[in-house]
Amino acid sequence: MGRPATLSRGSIIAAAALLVREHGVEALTVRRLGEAVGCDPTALYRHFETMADLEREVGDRFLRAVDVRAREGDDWRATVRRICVRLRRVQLRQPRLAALVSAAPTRLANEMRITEALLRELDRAGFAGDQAATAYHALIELTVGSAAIDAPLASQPAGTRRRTYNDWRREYAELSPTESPASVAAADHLYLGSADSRFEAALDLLLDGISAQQRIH
Amino acid sequence: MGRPATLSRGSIIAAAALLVREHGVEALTVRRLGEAVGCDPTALYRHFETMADLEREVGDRFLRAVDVRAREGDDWRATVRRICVRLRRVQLRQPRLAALVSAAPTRLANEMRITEALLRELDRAGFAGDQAATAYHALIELTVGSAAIDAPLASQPAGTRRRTYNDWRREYAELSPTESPASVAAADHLYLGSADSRFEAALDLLLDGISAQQRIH
DNA sequence: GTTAGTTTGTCAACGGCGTTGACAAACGTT
DNA sequence: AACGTTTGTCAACGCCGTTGACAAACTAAC
Repeated sequence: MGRPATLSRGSIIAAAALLVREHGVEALTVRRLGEAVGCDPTALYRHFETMADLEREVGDRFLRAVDVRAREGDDWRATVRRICVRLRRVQLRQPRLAALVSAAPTRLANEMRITEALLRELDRAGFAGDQAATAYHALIELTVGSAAIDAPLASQPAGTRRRTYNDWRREYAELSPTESPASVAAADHLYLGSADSRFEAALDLLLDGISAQQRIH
Repeated sequence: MGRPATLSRGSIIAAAALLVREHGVEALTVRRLGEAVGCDPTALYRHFETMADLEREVGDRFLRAVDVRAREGDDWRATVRRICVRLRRVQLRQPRLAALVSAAPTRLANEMRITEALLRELDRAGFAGDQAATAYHALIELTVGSAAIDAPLASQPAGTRRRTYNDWRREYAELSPTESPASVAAADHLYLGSADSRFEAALDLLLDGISAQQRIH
């Protein structure tokens, strides 16, 4: 009964996801989304309580894209690494929601799926329950945390990003050599390459530490 | 020459910091800040290029509280650990500002001070420039990132926090043992203790990995 | 001492944002 | 045919950051 709906939660979320994918997260506004689905912006409020609501749903849809399957022949470390890299990639695609999701685990299906995959690999590696939990927390904090940090810049075009990193590196280089000798000395190596490569280097260091625990029990 | 100034960068930043401390970071708008300092909102643009500019300064002012001095007799690892723990503590004390600071490096005095202290310790440890930079990035990503994650919960009372962690742990325990065996097995160890202890465990694992690099060159 | 130039704060306004409440259209039910 | 309900439309509210024209208040030059 009632006027027949031309919109639905599903179609709106799909349009929103497309909007984010094509024009970035900053394009996800109620007005632009209304235009995208071809209706008045306020009609969206018939299907979502609030804009944050809609963003959560879009975020969950993006989380679905995290593939947790292990590649044949990969050991636990390679698999864990791949899952973290993939999780980060998906989080960077939706920076605004990263803060919301990282504020508290959603404990929804997709997050549980990722958790299970990580813990399964750690179990396969022979870690005891408490060691596995500690390693899991460390991995998640680094992955989700660094994604939250990098998200704002990740949403900008590649050229802008590179210019920003160059600017930062130059600022370190131009510090006083007497007051900040270590910064000046390391300036050439700071913020070099992409944020992704820096994250992966950090992840490798953490995995080194976790691996070392493997042999001590 | 020119009309005498009634405002200054310093007084504006002080007022902004007070505004954030009392009403949260969401209260830091050009209009409310104008009202706080008793001038027209647009007058602030005589002293700051943009609002993001001002936010960076406010963020850096909060970083003043981070003590980077090494304790006598401590080695590089203990000092680095202490700096990271202190940085995290300051970030968590101003949870709403943590997001603001973590969005992008402020590249202002206090952040440079912390960076210099960390890089100096890593240099003291014998790391080459690129190794020191990689370790620095890893430490910052974990520290600032995990602070950004934990900040929302850290602002709530301890009782609420513990109850939340208990709830999460129970949810993992109540998963299907056939579908999520690893989660169920590790449930007793997940989200145990404080967020601080989890962070410090992660930090120790990362430092293990960094230390291992020390011997390989 | 008047004039010119510069700095600084004020004012009105722009275009954006999320959100609300009144209203009209289109349906199933009575 | 009348009713109640659902759904989209419309105008508007109060925020937001930011801009450009303008007035006030000082220094420097003539």
